Amino acid sequence: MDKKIDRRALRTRRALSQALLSLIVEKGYDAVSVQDIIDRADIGRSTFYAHYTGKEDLLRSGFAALREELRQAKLAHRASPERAGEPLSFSLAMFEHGARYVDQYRAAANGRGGAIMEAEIRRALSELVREELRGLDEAAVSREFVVQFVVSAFLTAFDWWFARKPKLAPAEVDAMFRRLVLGGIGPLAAKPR
Amino acid sequence: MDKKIDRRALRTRRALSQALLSLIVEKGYDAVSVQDIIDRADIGRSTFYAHYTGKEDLLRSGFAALREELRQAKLAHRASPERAGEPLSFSLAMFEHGARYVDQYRAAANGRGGAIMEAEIRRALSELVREELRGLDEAAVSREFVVQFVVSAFLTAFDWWFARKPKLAPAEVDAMFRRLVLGGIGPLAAKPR
DNA sequence: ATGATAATGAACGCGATGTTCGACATCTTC
DNA sequence: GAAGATGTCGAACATCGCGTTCATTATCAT
Repeated sequence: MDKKIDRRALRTRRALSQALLSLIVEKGYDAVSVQDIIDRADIGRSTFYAHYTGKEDLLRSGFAALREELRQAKLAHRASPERAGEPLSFSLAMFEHGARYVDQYRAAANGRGGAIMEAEIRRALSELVREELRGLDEAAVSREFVVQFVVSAFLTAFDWWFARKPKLAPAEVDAMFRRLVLGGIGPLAAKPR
Repeated sequence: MDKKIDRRALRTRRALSQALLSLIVEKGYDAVSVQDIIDRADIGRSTFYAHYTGKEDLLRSGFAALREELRQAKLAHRASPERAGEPLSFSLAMFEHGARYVDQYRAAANGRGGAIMEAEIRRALSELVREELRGLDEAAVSREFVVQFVVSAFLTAFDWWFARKPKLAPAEVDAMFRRLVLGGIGPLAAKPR
């Protein structure tokens, strides 16, 4: 019975989230002021601060949705028959997901602005990967290190994709990503002669 | 004969750079205001803006030094007999370098603040790695992708090291880093039964 | 010594932040 | 449907950091 969330409050929060998101896509996170947000959302200034401590807080709150979506995308993919026991089963789904939300991710990737966004996305991905890598041999390399390694590689692939080869199909980027993460650089460099 | 740099101007720039650096270590980049900088450097406000467009500009200018130091560390290591043709010859030297400048790197790694710093460090490392990977088989995976992959992995190792296992010796972190980057995850995950 | 260049510091305009408060709207509950 | 709680409004305010201006003074190069 904790559903005591006032409809008005919901309206307000939704409007603010939405306003921020669209503004980020337009101008990038840093360039967005609180004033911009409340103007677009048509919400009073004091109301804004009654809900959030600032734009960073508002931004963060929005990522709950992303995390949920990721989790579902992963489950949906899990259910599919192929790639049953394969490691990193999430990756292709993630690249496809990314292809659909190019704009948002672009804005997030734009280094300058979104340190927070990057951190938040990283967090969401880390959860996924950590779960995925549960049955890992801990002896050689710390598990958390491996998790971060995978997430970084994924984000790198993502950035590179959008910045350099946006024409590539998700499956192609995914193939490169998997090749590097699973097999490392060794096989590539072993071409000295 | 272009050595027309006035001593006064040099003094000023040096004082500002130094002030910023020490302040970053103390409070983190974001928390540092222009006022803080000029107070510590004991430099007039207008003078500051006569030299730099803002604190970001000042910060950037400081990275020329870092890039030089990296380049030299790499050359010095190149000269050493062991590891002649080994790939990623720079990594151990870099980790050792990092161990010496813990404070600065800590401040840089602190996600929130230093998007710029991270970008700048990334740039410096990318140059190194790109050079290192010159003779790479381009067919399978785009070279620039590989470069970014390696740099990300390195930075990840760095962050993880400081945040989680600061007691580890540089050589140990380096071993983990090399293992993952060269061999990938495959070998680790291949322990299902 | 002198003309050029750099540094000073106080003052100002600007834009963004976060808070406060009284009036009004909308929900919940009995 | 009346009452009290909760949410919203909007204007006003204090505060902060930024970047610029300008007349004055110090230091440089020659």
